[in-house]
Amino acid sequence: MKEKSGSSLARMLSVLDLFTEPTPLWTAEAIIEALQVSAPTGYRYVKTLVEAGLLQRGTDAHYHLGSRIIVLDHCIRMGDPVLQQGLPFMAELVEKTGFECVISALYGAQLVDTHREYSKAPAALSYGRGRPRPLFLGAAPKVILACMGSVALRRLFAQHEKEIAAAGLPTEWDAFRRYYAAIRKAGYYFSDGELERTLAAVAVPLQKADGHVLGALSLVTTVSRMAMVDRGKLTDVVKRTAQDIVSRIL
Amino acid sequence: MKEKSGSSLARMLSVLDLFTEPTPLWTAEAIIEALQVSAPTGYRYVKTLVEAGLLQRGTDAHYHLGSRIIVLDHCIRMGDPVLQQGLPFMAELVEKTGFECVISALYGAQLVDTHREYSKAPAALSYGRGRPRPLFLGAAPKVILACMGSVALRRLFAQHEKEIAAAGLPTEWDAFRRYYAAIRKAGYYFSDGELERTLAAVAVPLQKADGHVLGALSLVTTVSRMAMVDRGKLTDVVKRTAQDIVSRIL
DNA sequence: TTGTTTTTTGTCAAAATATGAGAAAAAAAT
DNA sequence: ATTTTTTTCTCATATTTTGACAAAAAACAA
Repeated sequence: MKEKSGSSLARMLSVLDLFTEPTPLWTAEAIIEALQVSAPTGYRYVKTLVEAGLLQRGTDAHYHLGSRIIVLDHCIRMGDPVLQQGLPFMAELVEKTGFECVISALYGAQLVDTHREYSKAPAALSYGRGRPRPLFLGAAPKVILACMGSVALRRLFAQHEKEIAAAGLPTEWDAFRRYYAAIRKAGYYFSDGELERTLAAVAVPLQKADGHVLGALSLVTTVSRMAMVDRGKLTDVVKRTAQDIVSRIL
Repeated sequence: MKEKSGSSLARMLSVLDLFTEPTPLWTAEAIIEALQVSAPTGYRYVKTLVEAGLLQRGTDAHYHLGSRIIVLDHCIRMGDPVLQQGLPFMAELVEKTGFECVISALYGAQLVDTHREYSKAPAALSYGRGRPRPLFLGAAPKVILACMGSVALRRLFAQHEKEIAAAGLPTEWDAFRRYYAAIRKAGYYFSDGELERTLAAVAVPLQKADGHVLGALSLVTTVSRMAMVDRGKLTDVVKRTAQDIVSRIL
């Protein structure tokens, strides 16, 4: 974290990198120390970010992420057609199945859940909206990657060698490709304790007619509850819901 | 929107101002036009913001807000002790009352709902997490302002003359102060169709022992449903829940 | 209150780098 | 394949950022 950014702009934005879940509070002094800039510069950065609403001064000279981010997140939610159309369907799925329903999407090279609809008996998912998820573990990323073009997939393959190996996926491109091709053909993926040992999920892609994949729709529950259900029927319901959602988009 | 920011940093961040709910999609060209900068500069701003994850390139050369914002929002939610402690209590309140439960907080001079716990029969609230709310209308902001120190309140009074008048509040400082003092003394505020004609709410402050106000806890429902309940009992329940929540903080 | 320390903001010259014009490259579109 | 558009590159110039130092403001102590 000590690279000279070269660009002032990027250096200032790198202040935001400091604010993470384990360390959400930073003093001006600590920021200055972390960025290795002089005091006036550090204070200028902070001031600029505060003026933009991205940072905010809390009690006792500690800064934290600002309300602007909440507002921007709201803007994302309101502008995302998948969420706009999908929300009621998700609630319906939860109602019908008693499981939790999740929509996930690939943002850049990052997979995040964009909404979770909880059931009455939540399966205590530790991942939630906004928490970055592994790219190669779990049902949602698998169906999404499976529907990507092979150029894009190849790029991911090249950039994430280690994670792929760690996830136990094929480390040869050809086998890797075929692994995902099979998922694509099936049109769904069923994971059993893959991302978290106690949880199981079925995911299907949210795919437009032109093949472009918008995200994934998943139902999640505990491994034991999942063991009771008719997977074929469950998959059908999820698939049909995904159809309903995408058909309303655009 | 054409002020010369003076600072490159601020000017670059002003790109984010463009991305609002009605206009969530911007082309590079439009950004360049809006900021009145040269093409290379515009592309540089966008590139920097994309690299920071704040912006993202969508289909057909349109940019939109990036996933980083979702992640940062997640960070805020996880770091907010009010939410961390309050969520289960909110669910319980919804369960008990059938109404919707909201936690709101003042961020800078902006009031936003930080969480909404929906009931089975949602009252169709148009405000939601992240949507900025009026400062002088509605139950939540009123109890929050009522608990602020008089210096801070006076500053708000000076800065929002028009809104205050528009909301029908006293335009004299002394009367204004007394209006909020009364709310503070009552320890709750009941609003009936104040923010939205069909909705009613009761809000209580989330106030720490030292008097510092962390936000507001509200129950919201339709005016007609609210007409049926015993306000005294309802207020007691909300007050007690607020106590429970703040007592767990720090 | 007053004095003392710490935090934050000015001032300013030197240095860095952001900027725009124009060209070139890469993508899209035809 | 060719045209058009979008995006990046190069580079000289000038604007800004930067840090040392100083001054002011705020927090803290007595």
